[in-house]
Amino acid sequence: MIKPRSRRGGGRPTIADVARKAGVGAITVSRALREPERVSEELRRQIQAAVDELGYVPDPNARALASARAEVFGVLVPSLTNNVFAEVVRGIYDSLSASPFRIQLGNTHYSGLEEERLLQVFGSQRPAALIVAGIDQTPASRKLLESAGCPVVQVMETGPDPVDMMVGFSHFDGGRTATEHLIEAGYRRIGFIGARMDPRSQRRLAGYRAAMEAAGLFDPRLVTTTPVPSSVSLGREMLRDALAKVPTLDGVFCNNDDIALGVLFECHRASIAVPKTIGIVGFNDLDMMQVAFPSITSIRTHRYEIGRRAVAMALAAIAGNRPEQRIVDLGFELKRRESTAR
Amino acid sequence: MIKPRSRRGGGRPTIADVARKAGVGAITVSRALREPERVSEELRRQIQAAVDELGYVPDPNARALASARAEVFGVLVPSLTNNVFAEVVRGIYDSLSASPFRIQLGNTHYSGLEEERLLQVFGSQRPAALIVAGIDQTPASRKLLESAGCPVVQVMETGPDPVDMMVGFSHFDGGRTATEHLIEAGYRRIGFIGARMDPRSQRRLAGYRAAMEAAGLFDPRLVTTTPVPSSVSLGREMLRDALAKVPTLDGVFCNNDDIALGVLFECHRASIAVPKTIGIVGFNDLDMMQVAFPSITSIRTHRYEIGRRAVAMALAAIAGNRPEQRIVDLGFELKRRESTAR
DNA sequence: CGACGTCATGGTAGCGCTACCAATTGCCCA
DNA sequence: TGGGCAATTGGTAGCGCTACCATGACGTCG
Repeated sequence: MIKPRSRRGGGRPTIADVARKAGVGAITVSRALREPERVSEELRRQIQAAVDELGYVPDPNARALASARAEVFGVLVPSLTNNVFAEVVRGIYDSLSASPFRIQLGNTHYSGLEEERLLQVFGSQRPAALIVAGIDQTPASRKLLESAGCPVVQVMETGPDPVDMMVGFSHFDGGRTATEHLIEAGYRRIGFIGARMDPRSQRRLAGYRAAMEAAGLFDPRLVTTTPVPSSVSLGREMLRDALAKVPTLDGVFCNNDDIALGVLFECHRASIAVPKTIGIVGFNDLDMMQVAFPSITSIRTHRYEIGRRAVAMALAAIAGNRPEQRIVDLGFELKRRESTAR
Repeated sequence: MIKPRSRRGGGRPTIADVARKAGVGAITVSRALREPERVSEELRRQIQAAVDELGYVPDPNARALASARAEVFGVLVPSLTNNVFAEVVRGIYDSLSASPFRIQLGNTHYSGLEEERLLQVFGSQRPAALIVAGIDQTPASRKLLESAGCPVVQVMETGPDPVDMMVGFSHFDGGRTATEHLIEAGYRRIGFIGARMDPRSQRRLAGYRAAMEAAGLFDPRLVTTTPVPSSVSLGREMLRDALAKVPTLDGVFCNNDDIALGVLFECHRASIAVPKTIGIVGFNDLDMMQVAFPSITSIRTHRYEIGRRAVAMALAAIAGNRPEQRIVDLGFELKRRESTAR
């Protein structure tokens, strides 16, 4: 009666224990758990009873090793605290909570090198799918993604040449739409204020520039950027900088809503009338934008939906029916509010 | 020359390939990778060369199965988008990025049942450590934590009777301090406004109540709460509700900074002077609090540091030297600002 | 100088599970 | 009535790695 099993395993029940108790083969237990329809109802019940009684939980590591495939979604985002990515991640979590898939979340800190490192780590687990933010992977990262042997979804942006699938929208169009709105509202000396100029912000800036040039209004001195991470306090400082350069500034398109909020507060503080003297447009449309006083015009992006859609596409691909539309553009929406209503 | 290995493995190099190429035993490769000091320098070099040439990456699943221990930290938080938890998680990620440990992040949605389910899932992986938010686990969850067989750190709060270790601060004291500050500043009809009344919010409310009662100012009508998730727009609505109940309200202690910001905006909109007519105190001290106009008094909490400290303690326990101080109180700080300076 | 550690290395036997290939049964159709 | 086929179940052989024990080759010390 010496149980040799006691050596390493923490004594937790294994599939063999369940099989013994249910009076069936181990493989049948395995099947009953993964493909119940292939096991007769009678055995299924016996096995379930044994599972419940023993409190058996399959070991995901053994499972992954034996099947050469882990039930894990690898997710790579550049920031965990930026509300935008937090929402995408939330969408991913919510879509996956009812599935057997676990989530492996990586934070690249906006670094291509860190992204490569994490892709290496994640890849070594043979994940079921990979979801990565952005479309500007380094060549090495791209190669890792292509050879991952699983569905890959690039999120947040759309663009040509996906590794596999894409869900997002055009940041260029977003920037252009925001700027055109300011122009139409009658603003002329419209500045761009942007922090942490990642590739998406660069494209928003390009959209801004296109709109300004089309209207014959572009002036490089209107553009104020910094590589520093974005924050509300930074928005305040940057408006000051922008006004120091161009005192006649009468509008700003902000990189994101944190910056926009900082700009609004600085306007209050400096008694600059919004929208009369300066018009403000943000980006992403956080909840607080419509509550602010005055409420702030912003480009609403569908972040949560991006996360959900990415999972749906990956799941479909795993199930064998890859979506026909490999690039999904979820668009955005201009929310006109008081901050540009002059 | 038939490689039987081609059957399931994706053809990736294994430890046996490395061993063959380096002309040593597989176990020596394993050791060279995990405990380099136990292998002679010469072999170490040969092995490293073989690893580099083959592009060998250890399979974490096989490793976990063989050693009955996964290099994974399980982390459970109630929300991914709430900045407070995002910061804690960021601290955890930053502290672990240089280590071999991966992170398994779970979102409980403030649900005890979901926490149990996730604990079950996480436990089945035999994680190296578990970090969970809060101290109010269900009895079932507590049992799971106690039998996890790894270090456990409860974060965000301190309290008696830790499962294993704790890092946080007293929300009761925070609530009391905030309220006492308002009282000292001369406010009398001080309301409490709180959304999503999770256990931590309940304790802040208890602190508020203690302070108000001690000053002989407590009145149940001053308390406005809702189970709805917190948001800036909710803060606005709740101030309206509170004023409808108690028109003479002259101060509010808000559950958190989002609510406080909503309250501030509503004051602007309704032309209520802050801090003159109403004083406002928030909780957590988000970056925007000091930028707001007027700037908002808040209780600064050390969220990022909580994450870092939790990891440090878990890592120490894993290494065999459990910290003597099993309960670490990181405290908080009252940041006095314009919103209460009357 | 022989017994006894210590160090470096290797072999063996699993960890818990599933892919792959039987084996058995019952049923349908020619 | 026999062959074929689907449905159900099981055995065997790993997946890639490490725990455990064994083996030599050296010193070291009484």
